Amino acid sequence: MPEKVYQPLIQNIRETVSISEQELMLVLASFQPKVLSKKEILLQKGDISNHMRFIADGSLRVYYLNEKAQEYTIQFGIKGWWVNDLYSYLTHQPANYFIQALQPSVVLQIHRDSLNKLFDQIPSLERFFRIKFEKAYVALQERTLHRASLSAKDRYEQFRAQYKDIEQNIPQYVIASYLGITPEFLSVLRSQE
Amino acid sequence: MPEKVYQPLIQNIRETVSISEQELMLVLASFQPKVLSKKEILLQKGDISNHMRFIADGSLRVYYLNEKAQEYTIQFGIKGWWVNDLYSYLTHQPANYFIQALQPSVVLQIHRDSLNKLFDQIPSLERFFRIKFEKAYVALQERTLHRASLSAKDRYEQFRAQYKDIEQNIPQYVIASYLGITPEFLSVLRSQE
DNA sequence: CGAAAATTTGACATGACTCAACTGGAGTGG
DNA sequence: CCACTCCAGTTGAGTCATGTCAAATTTTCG
Repeated sequence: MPEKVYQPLIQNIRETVSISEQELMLVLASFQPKVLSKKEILLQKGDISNHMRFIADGSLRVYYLNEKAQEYTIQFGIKGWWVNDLYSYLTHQPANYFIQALQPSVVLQIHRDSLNKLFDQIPSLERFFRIKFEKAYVALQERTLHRASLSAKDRYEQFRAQYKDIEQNIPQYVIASYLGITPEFLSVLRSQE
Repeated sequence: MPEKVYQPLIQNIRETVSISEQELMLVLASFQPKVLSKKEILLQKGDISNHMRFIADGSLRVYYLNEKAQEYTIQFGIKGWWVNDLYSYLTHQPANYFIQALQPSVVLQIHRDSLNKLFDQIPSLERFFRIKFEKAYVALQERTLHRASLSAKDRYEQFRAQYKDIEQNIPQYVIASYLGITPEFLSVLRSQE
């Protein structure tokens, strides 16, 4: 019987593909839990991302940091989501992004080599990731369109509706960096309610 | 021996996964070519997208049209790329996007039902799409970041470098809708060289 | 409690938009 | 092959959303 921390991952897999108990156990055995404290950095720019990562509890963000020390938050992740610097993971190149815990969190990690071996043994798992990436692509595309077509105020309202569970754990300057505005301007927007 | 129009697809698959000759033939047999004239609409908002589509020749664009008749071009596709309204394809819901040929083009289409059957028979094909979507996600994420972090002028220059082959086939108002600026402002940028 | 970090506030600057008028070129029908 | 139309592109004036910078205030946390 797997530990409680694996339950969200089991659910995540089972709601997407059908997989035997035996195969599932094999998969879970390759994931290691990692506990993160608030603000802890899971992956830094320059690191090579060697793991796929699933959020078993808590929340994280992925951000880019440019030469002028400006942050661009490109993704929030909450319990049940996957996070990674996928470019680094796929190409073995140094990461361009940081991944940071927004609150105390637990991620389940699987090494690239283990996952690729499992893909050969368990077609359902490969299907699982194929479907996950299809959906992730659709979600990102929609987010990109919203970003382009909505005003900063509308984007903020949409953000609040979507992330009401974790909003209070996220500093405003991080929200601003996700919305693509300055912290000062977010402050102005908030005062206009 | 498959017809010439299938060559780009064969190459696209073979450079990503290893697949037997026999399996490949089975896959190709499910794709139907469709010839498009310039400006022809391949998929309209409201249609249900029932096919995966590969560009065997020419170029297309995917765009969103809002109530105020403003266009947002979210993707250009050239020979060797895949285009779709993936949301509609995956969910059987009406499309939100239009797909239009920028010049005379040929696409190879496979019906969702055929593709899903092939996934059961040919694990390499499922792997192919898993890898394609991983890469598509990375590319879209990078594009989204560029969009957020670069000025309109820099985005335009980047666009020109990336799409120099098809730039002359794309009206300026379409380029503007891809860059996220008005046609008037693009005109100003161009006069500043 | 104190220092550092986050947020707010305000004055001013600017990149990009809107609207309207004008220009030019590509297609179309006679 | 001309004349006409129409759509794409340009130009300019005025405006607005959002940015920049700096100072004041509040919150967080060691």
